[in-house]
Order: sequence, then C-alpha cells, then structure tokens
Amino acid sequence: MRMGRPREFDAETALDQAMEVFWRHGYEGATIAQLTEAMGINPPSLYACFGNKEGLLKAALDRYTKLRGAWMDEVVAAPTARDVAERMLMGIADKQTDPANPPGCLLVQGGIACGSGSENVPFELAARRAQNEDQLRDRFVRAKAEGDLKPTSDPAALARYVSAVSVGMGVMASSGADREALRQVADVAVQAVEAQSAGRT
Amino acid sequence: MRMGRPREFDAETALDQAMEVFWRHGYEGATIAQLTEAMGINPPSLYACFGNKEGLLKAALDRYTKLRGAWMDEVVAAPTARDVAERMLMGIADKQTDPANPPGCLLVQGGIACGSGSENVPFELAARRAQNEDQLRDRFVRAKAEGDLKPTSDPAALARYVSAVSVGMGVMASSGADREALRQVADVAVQAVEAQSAGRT
DNA sequence: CCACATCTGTAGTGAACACTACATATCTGG
DNA sequence: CCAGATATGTAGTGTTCACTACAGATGTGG
Repeated sequence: MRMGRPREFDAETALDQAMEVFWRHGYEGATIAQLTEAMGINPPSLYACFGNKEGLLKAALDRYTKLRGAWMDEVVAAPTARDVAERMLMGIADKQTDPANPPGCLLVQGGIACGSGSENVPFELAARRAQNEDQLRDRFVRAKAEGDLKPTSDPAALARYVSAVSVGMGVMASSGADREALRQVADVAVQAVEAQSAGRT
Repeated sequence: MRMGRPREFDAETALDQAMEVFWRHGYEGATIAQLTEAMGINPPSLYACFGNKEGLLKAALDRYTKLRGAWMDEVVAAPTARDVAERMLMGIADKQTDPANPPGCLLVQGGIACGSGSENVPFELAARRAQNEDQLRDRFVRAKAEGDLKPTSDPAALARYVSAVSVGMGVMASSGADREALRQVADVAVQAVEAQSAGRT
C-alpha cells in the first residue's frame, strides 16, 4: 500500500482549535473560513481529513466527550449520591467558567436549534448529553441498591435532574454568569439530592 | 399628516408566525424566506414593518415575554416560596411540551451561540431571561422577610437556581423529553426549595 | 380629482456561504 | 530514480443568504 504525502498538521491539535470555534459560535455560526484559520490549514485539508463541516463537528464532539469522559469517571467514583451530585455540579461551575475555554458547554453551545439542512446537529448533541445522564443514572441505581438513596427515590429522575441543572448552568455561564454565581446554583441544587438520600426524614 | 396605503396584514398575527419559526430553527437557522412564507407576506413588507431580521426577532421576543408575563404574575402569586417554585417548574414542564408550540423555550431556542454579526442576539435573550429571574428573586426576598424561607437562605441564589432548572428543562424538551420526564425533574427540583423553607430542619 | 404618502409584489442586488478542480509538492514501494 | 498515492495552496464553483430598487396599487388631505 502506497502512503503518499503525509499531512503537515496534527489532527488533534487542529480539532482543539475547531472545538473552540464551534464552542464559541455554535455549529451554524461557525464558518469554514473561521475554522480553517483557527486550525491553521486550508479548506481542502479540512475536507480531506474530516469529510465536511458536520464531520468536523462530530470529530470535535468525539474529542470533547473523550476528554470529559475521564472527568465523569471521577465524578461517579464519589462515595455517595449526594457527593456525586456535588462533585459534578461544582466541577461544572468551575469548568464552565474556566478562562482557558469559551464559557458554557460545547454540548449546549454547539447548537440547540438549527436551520433546515442541519436538523440532526441538535440530535447529535443531545445524544452525547444523554450519555452523561445514563452514566449518572447507573450510579444512582447503585446508590439506591446500596441504601444510600431512599427506597422511594427515582434514580432516572435524579439523573435527569442533575443533567438539567448542568445544562442550565451552561447556558448561564455563556451569558455571563461568573463562577461564584454558578457555585451558588450548584449548592442549592445539591440539596434536592440530599433530600433523596437515606438518613434524612 | 398623510396616511398612505394601509398595511394589509395584522402585525401581531404575523409576529406569532415569525415567533414559531425562530422558536423552531433559532435566529440564525431561520431564513427570511421561511419567515415571510410563514407570515404570509413578502420581504419588503417585513422590512418596512420591522426594520431587519434582528428587529423582527426583538418584536417577536417582546410579544413572547408579554404573553408569558401574565403567567409569571400568576406564578409569583403563589402563597409560599415552595409553591412558587412548584407552580413555575410544573407549568414550564407543561408549556414546553405543549404541542401547540415548538418544544422548549423561545428564550433558549432563539440562540445560545451565534456567529459574527449576531453576537448581541444571545445577549438579548439572556436579558429577557434575567427579567424572569429578577421577578423570582423579588418574590423570594419577600418570602424570606415573611419568614417563609430560612434566615440563612439566599433569595438571589434560589431564583438563579429555579431559572437554571427552567432553562435546562427547556433544552431537554427541545431534544425530545416528554411531559412526564420534565415533571419528574420539576418534582426533584422543588425539593431543594423545600429544603430552604422554614419549618424544616 | 389631484398631490402625496405609504404599502405591496416582482425581480433582482452584492456578499458570504460550504465546498471543490486542479496543478504542484512530498511521501512510499520497487 | 521512477510510478503511484496522498496532501497542499490557489483560485475558484454554484447556491443561498439578508436585503432592496422600482413600479404599481391604495389610501388620506385639500
């Protein structure tokens, strides 16, 4: 098998730059010109490597969720359901206001509503958010089995709740909420999980 | 002052149609062609009446918040902070899955991230969401003064929390969550407000 | 009925969009 | 060193976008 000319850019480094553009401007708001400039390449290189704009988004999402996956593993490793929620929401408050990244969450900023021809982009993002929710749900199922959560609690509803708060915090972060404001939201939100924990009346 | 030819369409009816297009496709995803077709008018009529695309969005947002303002007044009229939160979040679960409208909330679907040239659209939406948050905060300040909320509670943080949950529910609704799923989220979320209410330990 | 002002429909405007043809450059296998 | 394969840079492609010029229609005030 012949190899041909090797590519002159690093795909992962370029993806990091593309990720940031999608993060800041959304899928539809990001233009190929902005993306190629940020990635330091020309359009033909982009298309040869990622197929098209949507393929680039998916590759960026893969990278994003892969980076976040390690963190999510740490989150669900917390000893109790309450601690899982706290670690998750406090971590999100910090991450979404990290000046190293655009504010908010790529899985939300990427595009909640899109025009005709990009209808599957919101679904793509929703599917990735659902993965986190599933991971939380599994953790809460275990917490209930361990007697950590009340027998009357609904692990799926709790996971959906934590996921909803995360998304809401992301939107707030992108519209200017600072770290302290998000931490206060997280602090209140954790109390709902606490109310579902055993050992409380 | 001369009057000229009167316009042949009703501005508010046309705005309702435009609202739905922005709601479903977002600001950038909505095209003038889609908007004019939904409104039943031609581009020159649109521009004569609303200035430009962003002017049309603002007019649609004005109408949206005006319609929702009446409902928000009912929400904050609830007797306790807990009931305010419940009425708000349960109502949102219903509204955001009302088949008469696109799923989710226009103030979120309209555009969380936008491309260059529309940067102020997300700010515009955020400002309108902040109005609801302010109304909630004022209500919670009153609840604290009345001894309904604990002396240690933070009304601003509580309002921000309820607002964040609302936004998160909106995103979930737009990605397919059904009414029952949203009600479960609301049910859990209310417990955090309950935990801040007086008469609980 | 006339001067004027405003609206409406047709038919476009230039600009920006995602994407690509093509020639050239740089690699591997023989 | 050559043939085939893949990457790159230049310079476009057609399409769609928000927006508008213009002419005709329909109203008001005198």
